[in-house]
Amino acid sequence: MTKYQKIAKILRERIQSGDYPPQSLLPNQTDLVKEFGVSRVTIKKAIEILTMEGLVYSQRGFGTKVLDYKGWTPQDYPFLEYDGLTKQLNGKKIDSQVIDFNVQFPGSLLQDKLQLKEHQPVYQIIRLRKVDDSPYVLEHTFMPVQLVPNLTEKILQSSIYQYLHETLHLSFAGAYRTIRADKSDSFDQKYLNCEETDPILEVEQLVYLKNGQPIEYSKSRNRYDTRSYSILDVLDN
Amino acid sequence: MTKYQKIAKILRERIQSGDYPPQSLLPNQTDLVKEFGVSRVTIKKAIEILTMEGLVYSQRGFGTKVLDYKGWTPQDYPFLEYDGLTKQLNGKKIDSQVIDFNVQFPGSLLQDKLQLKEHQPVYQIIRLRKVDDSPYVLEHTFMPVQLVPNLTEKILQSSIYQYLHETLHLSFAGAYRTIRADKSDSFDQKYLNCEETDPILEVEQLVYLKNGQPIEYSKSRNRYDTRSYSILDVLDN
DNA sequence: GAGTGGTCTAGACCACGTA
DNA sequence: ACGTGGTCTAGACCACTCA
Repeated sequence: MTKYQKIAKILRERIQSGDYPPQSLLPNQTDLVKEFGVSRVTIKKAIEILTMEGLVYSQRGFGTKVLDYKGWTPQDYPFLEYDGLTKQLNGKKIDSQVIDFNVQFPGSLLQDKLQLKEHQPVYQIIRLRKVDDSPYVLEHTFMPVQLVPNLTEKILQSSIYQYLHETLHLSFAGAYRTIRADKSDSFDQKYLNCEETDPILEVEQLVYLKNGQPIEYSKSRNRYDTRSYSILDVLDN
Repeated sequence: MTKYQKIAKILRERIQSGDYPPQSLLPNQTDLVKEFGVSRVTIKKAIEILTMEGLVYSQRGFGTKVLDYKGWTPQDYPFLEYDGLTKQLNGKKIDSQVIDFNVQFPGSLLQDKLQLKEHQPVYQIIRLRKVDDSPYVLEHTFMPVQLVPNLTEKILQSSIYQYLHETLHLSFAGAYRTIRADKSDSFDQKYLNCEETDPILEVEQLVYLKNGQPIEYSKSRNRYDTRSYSILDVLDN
């Protein structure tokens, strides 16, 4: 852990404990330099982290104010959603029912999204994921076979992401997502146990590895009343 | 415009023009230092911007790779969505039909969200916004009266955000959003011209000013087939 | 004018990936 | 072993807000 991360952690704790109450100003950066015995750049970087988290806002010539976003930020940040369901809902029981699992050659859409040639096969995976035994999300996933060798149905029943991280030592750089509402189709109704008139929240995502290769293209469908999607949007100027 | 912004702009143009093609490596930071005659910290900050935009990915010991996110990034970034509709869809004709506009005292939910006391009034604004004469989004907005004096129906018919920026010189720090799917109600059906069975995409948002005060709490409802929401999620580590 | 945060420098050392 | 990007320093100057 770097110095600025440690300092950010300390400042975050002071904010959360009410040591630096909402709407108050943080000590100025030169004072923090003295307190922590580091250079000002390091302090600034720590404060930058808190800014990105939406905890403070800095203004030149004025100071750094503690914001009061009560009720919005969950305990952690939703940024890591592609760590997979398993990490998100810990404490709850998660099952995955594999509905379809096969290998195929990519059509033009998948060639484009996953940056593959037509002769490079992809896995197609359809899973129903259950939380505490009730159906939660229907996932339709494509992954390049060359990047994820030896994928088995057994792995699909637990956590793909755990396999990618712990066995293949792959790490993610980020993801693009598109969120939309849709009507439920018969597939949704069958597996998600919903009515014809129930809307669906669909999240389409393309996940990238650190080396820039796309590793997953997927669409996840949730019943409208089981999930929403939260975002913190910080403007930097 | 700062040095690192200028450099980021130049590098971005080189990437977009194909001068630095996808999957290639950027020149290393010391070479860029020589080319631009600045310190390495400045180069690094420029590259950081491109990283946040999803254009490149840097890896210690390896280099900075140009990513290939074709088809996902719109010409600009969706980050500025709270600049309002007017800016988003330029070139198209935008009307706003004011359905309701009044002032009221805030209930406990609004007191909480907008950080107000019960005696500090809020505007309630319900608008139907039309793009090229067809109904687009139904907006239900609350704003503190004290922060937005002299709001008139005439302003509501054009752009609230323009008024906030250009007349009141307020600027935004960021926003929290929650996105969900919902069933349409009779209100949606009447104004958005949709069927009973059509789902709705709802975006709930709380917009903050630079000084940390919440300026707007709103819910926007779109017909499911007229809008989706895209996000770029960059993991930093 | 006093005090704040934002930018920038020149140089150092470190952690990591690749070969 | 080498080259890469990541971190950090000490100090400087600038732009802004507020009284």
